[in-house]
Amino acid sequence: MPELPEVETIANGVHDRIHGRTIRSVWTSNKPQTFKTPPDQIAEALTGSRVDRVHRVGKTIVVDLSRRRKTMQFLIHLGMTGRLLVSTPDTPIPPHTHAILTLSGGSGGIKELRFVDARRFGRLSITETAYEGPGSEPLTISLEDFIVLFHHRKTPIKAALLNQSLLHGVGNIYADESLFRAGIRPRRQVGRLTRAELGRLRTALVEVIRHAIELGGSSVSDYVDADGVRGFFQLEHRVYLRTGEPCLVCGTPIQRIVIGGRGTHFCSRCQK
DNA sequence: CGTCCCACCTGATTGC
DNA sequence: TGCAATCAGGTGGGAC
Repeated sequence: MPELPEVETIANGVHDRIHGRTIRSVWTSNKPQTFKTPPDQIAEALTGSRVDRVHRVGKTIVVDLSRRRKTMQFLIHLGMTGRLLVSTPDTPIPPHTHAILTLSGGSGGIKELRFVDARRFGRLSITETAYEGPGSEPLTISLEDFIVLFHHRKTPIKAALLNQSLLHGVGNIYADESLFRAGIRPRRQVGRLTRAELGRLRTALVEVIRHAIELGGSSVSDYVDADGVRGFFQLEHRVYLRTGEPCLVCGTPIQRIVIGGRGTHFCSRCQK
């Protein structure tokens, strides 16, 4: 999936294109797995609602809606391959499209917000209470809270970074990239990391995420932002998907191992 | 409860 | 060329 930087890029792009518009009609596919809230309830909640704001919480895109003084949120989790496209109605509908919202009210005529998801790991839902997400935001958590979060855990640090109930928004790319930049091996037990190492990790994580947001995220395969334009952070990857290639710092071949079922890339010389 | 592992899907790429 | 194996940015649930 798009991780935090990609989701932020997409949410901002969609906000710019559709905020202030009103949803006139909704079409959904009949694939039940996609809909955490049943599709007819989603359609009922969206139809006639105005889009006040599109933002993100963790890896979830949150669409703030209002209708007759009542507020709701439309939650979009992109899974691994989910895409959110703003199109004109005459644009051909891509395969694996699962929801189409028809929007009126802005300049440039009728627009459609389309949710497309080949692997169907994405999820759509409606909530009436403000969505907060399961964990802490990596960009704003304090150093002390960051240290407390990982206190006394036994899992490898890589697995802990991917655990969304601790930090939300970090995925496989930015876990590997931040561990490389902090010089920490992905298998290290979290509880055994020093305060200094956790401090380096937090700094590296914030830097790598901020830098990725500036570049519009990473687009390795099928992530595309709301404009259909790709991000450029993949050019900055130092270990992710570079198995066997020389480390950009020391030349040692990058290794790939599996932690928690996820491919994990690191430099055995630069990371201790 | 914490941790591990697999299932959920399709598509691109690699290797025989 | 064809076909099978492997890999992919994520999560949730069951087993232990």
